[in-house]
Amino acid sequence: MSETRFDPSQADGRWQRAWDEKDCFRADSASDKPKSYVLEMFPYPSGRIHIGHVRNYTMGDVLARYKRMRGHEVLHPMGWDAFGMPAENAAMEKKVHPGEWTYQNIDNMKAQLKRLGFALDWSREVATCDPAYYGHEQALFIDFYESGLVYRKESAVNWDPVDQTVLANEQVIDGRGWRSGALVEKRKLSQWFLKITHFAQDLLDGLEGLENWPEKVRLMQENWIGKSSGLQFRFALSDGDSVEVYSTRPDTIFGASFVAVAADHPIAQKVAEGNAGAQAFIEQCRAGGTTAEELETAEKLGFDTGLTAQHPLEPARQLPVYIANFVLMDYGTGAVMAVPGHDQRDFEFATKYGLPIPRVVAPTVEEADKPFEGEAESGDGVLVNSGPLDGMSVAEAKALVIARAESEGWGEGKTVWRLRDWGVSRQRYWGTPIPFIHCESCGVVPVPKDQLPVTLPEDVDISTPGNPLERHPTWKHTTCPQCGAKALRETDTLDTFADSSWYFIRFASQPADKPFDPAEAAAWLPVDQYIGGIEHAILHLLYARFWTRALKYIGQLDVAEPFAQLFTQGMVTHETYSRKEAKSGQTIYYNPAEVNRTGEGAVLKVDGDPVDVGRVIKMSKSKKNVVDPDEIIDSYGADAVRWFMLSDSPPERDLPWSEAGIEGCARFVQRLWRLFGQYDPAAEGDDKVLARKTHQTIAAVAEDIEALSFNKAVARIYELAGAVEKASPSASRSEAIRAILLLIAPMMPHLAEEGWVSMQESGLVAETAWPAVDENLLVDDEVTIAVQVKGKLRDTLTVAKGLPKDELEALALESEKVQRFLDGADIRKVIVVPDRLVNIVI
RNA sequence: GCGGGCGUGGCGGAAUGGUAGACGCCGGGGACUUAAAAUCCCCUGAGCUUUGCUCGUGCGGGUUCGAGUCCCGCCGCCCGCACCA
Repeated sequence: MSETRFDPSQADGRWQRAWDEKDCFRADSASDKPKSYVLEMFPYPSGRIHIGHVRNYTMGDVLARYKRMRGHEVLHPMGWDAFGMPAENAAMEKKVHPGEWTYQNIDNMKAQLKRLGFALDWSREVATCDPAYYGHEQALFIDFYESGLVYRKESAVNWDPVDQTVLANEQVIDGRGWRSGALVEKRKLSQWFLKITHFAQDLLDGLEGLENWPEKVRLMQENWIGKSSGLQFRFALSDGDSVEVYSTRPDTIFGASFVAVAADHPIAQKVAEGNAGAQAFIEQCRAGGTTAEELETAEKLGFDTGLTAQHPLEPARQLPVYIANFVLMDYGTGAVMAVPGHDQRDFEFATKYGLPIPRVVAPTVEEADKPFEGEAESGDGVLVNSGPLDGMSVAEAKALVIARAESEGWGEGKTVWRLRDWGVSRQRYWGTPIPFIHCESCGVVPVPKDQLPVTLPEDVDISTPGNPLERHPTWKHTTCPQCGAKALRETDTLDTFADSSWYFIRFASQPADKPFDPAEAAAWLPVDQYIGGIEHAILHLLYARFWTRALKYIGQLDVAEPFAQLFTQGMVTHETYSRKEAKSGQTIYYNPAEVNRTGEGAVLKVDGDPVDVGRVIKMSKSKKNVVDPDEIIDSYGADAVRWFMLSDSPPERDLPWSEAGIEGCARFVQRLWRLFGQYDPAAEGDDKVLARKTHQTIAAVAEDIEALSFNKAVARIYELAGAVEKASPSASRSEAIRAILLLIAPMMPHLAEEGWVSMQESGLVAETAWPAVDENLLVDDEVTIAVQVKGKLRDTLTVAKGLPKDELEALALESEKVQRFLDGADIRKVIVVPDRLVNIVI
């Protein structure tokens, strides 16, 4: 019996070293065991891990360790998404080289991760900024190019004139650069693109098979891909020209009352040439805000071009042509046929400009002239006021109009996608150089594979805006691999999403001379369980799905989908503590460490005066409601922190951090330690009830872990621990204690190892099997059944399991409590559910 | 606006249509101690006329012997997308 306390400050490190020395977590690709690939989204090396990482990686670690105990060969790797803007920003601010800054951060974060005792195969660690990684990415990019999946195109980009750089859409806030605050311009630049649209249909179809992805994520991807089908057709214009429009509702063609084109449409441009009014209107459209609220409240505005369009099915009808602010140039053809009766935007526009709003779809034929009730009706119905289409369903009419347009040659059925090709050019330094050379005579030429990697220059000037590669004195000057003439390197680097689109493949197989070995990679892939934040629901996951398809397309990897199972975990949240400054009116936030919680409220430690306790929100630096992983590990040890991450909240929901909660976890660590001290291998005697509970718990915890329902597994372990503490010594009790140790091993591995030693067991728990379940002990031989009168609980009975219905009924009727409620009334019916309940209806 | 999700004690949350509130946290009471910490035990949804009864899972209806769970209609919160023709 040990009276000492479990001391994580010395035990944690000792076991981490023991695992390292035995190389416990190295994955063997050649193993015969069933393979499990457990992966958490790799972090950006910002410098410090945050509590969200701890939660994410703890979940993955529990699964990885559990799978190992179940006899699987587990691949559980870690690496660094190490390219990107923050390194350049840091370089500008702190005058350090982005590479130096990044590798320093990696060192820090790796040390932090090690302290948590994760069962990671560090031998496969990759950093995407390592030429040994991005060189292979360059090779793949060239392969894609040669297979027609990469192309260059003039494209409008968000250009920040102050920072002299291209900004991603999400870096443009209210039309201004997020960093410089300068008004962002649209510029035409020659950009590199990956042809993701080539796989649009396949990416959409593939979602069907991803049953183990959250429905939410699949829907978001489906919406992002945005397939629609309709009719593309032409209107002849009064100036002899024509305008091409796209509609998903060609059935409503007889309800068209005008044609609208985008401000950037060539027709609008042409009209504006000799027309100051049109010119002004177009300017106004461009200046329009881009924020959600502005778009929502934006009034539909138009400019009448004076042109008219001839209706293709009623040549006598001429429709006015407007430039309209609600038509987007980059969707469909940038021009629409407007059907106000059955499209809300057209309805608003027509109402404003007094245009006709004909009804061409009605609930029934009889309601052909039913008035609209203040809004368009976009639902299903039957065609009316539409000549040859009258009486048809929407679907029939659609098909007929498309068929007629095609046979008469004025239009054709067309599928339109919202998904665009992936623009990967970035005018940045800290990214993968795009491995191409521009030669005056040969054009764009890929760098020969034997000259890869194209590495970044070390001596680089980050201090001023613009692309450092572009202005580097020598780097871009080279010779053409084809003709040997002087030529220039491409100075764009790849979007960092490219780096994260295949890292999981490199983890699975990392030969030096090529990106991966197809057979070895395919042996591990797809990732069995991928865990990460919902914020990557669309882009990262879509790009990785694309990259996998592209590799299959060029014959390099025979894997259909990269991630078989996806789990998106919730955030770690915390209360905020603040005070409003009387003088300035500013709100000052305080870190949890500066505050003492006092039951109802909270006070500041330094002055003892109260602070306002705000709502529980995502941890953020600006609200100071952050906790530092290192500090809490120092205070409570890795296992208590890990246990907290798994307790209470379902993993997909937010987890509120609390001081009281982590203290409870630390207490439980010690409670288990005392329990392990009571293990007595020589104890004798059966405790049937406890043995049942033990085996039921083993089975249930296994199920919970496999379903990632860690909070339920935790609750069950608490329950079993409570039962063991109450039980008298017996062989069953010792068995239960040993089982608890193995059940918590994936969650609190250091405590488990330490307990294992105290039990005088040999070897490492990390290399021990999950406890076996005795199936015979899973079912109880007694059950407690509810006895209800008219559906209300009146008594419970403990009876032998499987007692026949009539006996149960008889027992229930004998109950004194039941008799009291029956009070001599007639029994109308008795419902008996064996092993569950008896309900007496009077 | 469209799409999705969620509403259960003071808090985080359990609950194949079958005993609502498991488990944890907070709180209260007690034991041990000179005292404290640690530990252990008990209580802890609300109300009441307290051997027990009534009410109770956002609100209002419904289906059912029986509803947190299923159906219909509301209300509130959260997330995603958005003039996508």
